[in-house]
Amino acid sequence: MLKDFECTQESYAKGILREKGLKSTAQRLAVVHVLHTSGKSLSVGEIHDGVKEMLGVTGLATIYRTLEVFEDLGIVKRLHFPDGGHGYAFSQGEHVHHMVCVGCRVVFDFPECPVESFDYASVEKQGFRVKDHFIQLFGQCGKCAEAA
Amino acid sequence: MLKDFECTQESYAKGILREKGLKSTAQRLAVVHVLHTSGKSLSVGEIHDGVKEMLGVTGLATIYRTLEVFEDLGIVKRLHFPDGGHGYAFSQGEHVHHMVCVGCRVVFDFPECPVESFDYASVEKQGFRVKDHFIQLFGQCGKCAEAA
DNA sequence: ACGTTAAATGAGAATATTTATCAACTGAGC
DNA sequence: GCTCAGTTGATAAATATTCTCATTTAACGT
Repeated sequence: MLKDFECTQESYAKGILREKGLKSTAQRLAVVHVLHTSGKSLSVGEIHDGVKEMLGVTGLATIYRTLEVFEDLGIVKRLHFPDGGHGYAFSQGEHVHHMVCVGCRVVFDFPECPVESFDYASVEKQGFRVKDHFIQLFGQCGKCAEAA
Repeated sequence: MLKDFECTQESYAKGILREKGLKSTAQRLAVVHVLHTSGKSLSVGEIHDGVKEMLGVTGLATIYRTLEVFEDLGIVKRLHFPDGGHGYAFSQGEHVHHMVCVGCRVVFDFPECPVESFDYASVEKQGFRVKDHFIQLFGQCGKCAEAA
């Protein structure tokens, strides 16, 4: 099942799911496929539509549940937009940041971490201990730059 | 009106509002006061409660509208949490990043920008032009560290 | 102070988004 | 193939957010 869509990214997801004792269902693999092939950040509704196109009837709740699981596993990242909306993007690997085109929401990976070598002294002086961070870059991709 | 709560932060907000031809209403100043005095990131509901405590009856829609205006003006920042929730924090000045305690949601300002001197070559090579960024640090404040 | 006017508010309906429930179904290992 | 825990679909329920419009009010000029 889903043989036609088999690819590195789905194997990657399968591996992580198995590792955690979770099932590789058609719905979950379809979410990976939709997100990865789009190369963009998609809304829950868009993901739902994409999955339905692949599998036929699919419950919306399943999409929400899958995205939650995948976020915990680091397979997808939730991205936030300046307009207040949010979406999900495929994300292979734990510590990758993303850059999103505000025009078409295309996502580029950003493996180097800008804060890795950053000195937190100014906040840690106040008794704070930094444990994690969220970074997202906004910009314009080549295509959207031309169109404008 | 609201004389008792007059403070630097409210004058700051008033100034920006006047500059833009917007009104300094009791509701708007109350939002500033609630957010600033709490020193934390608050949910829309918490802000609504705080404002009602100050002014009595206040429409929830007004809180949403105020937060939208304030975000555009840079008076508040919308923060996102690992659990998927979000909140708003007072933010004086355009380019300030924030660090949030995941325990109590206390917010510390973080004026130095970790990406300011960062080299975007790796993504700009792909035709991308970086225009903005969103950075948020997570951690534990002194109090929450003790409690744990 | 007073009047004028555009901006803002409150109330609640209307939408949109997300979560919860539970019986039926299915992938993974034996 | 059989079994069982994990997963799904359908839909209700709960949350969250936006919209509408009559009424109110801050800001400004006089």
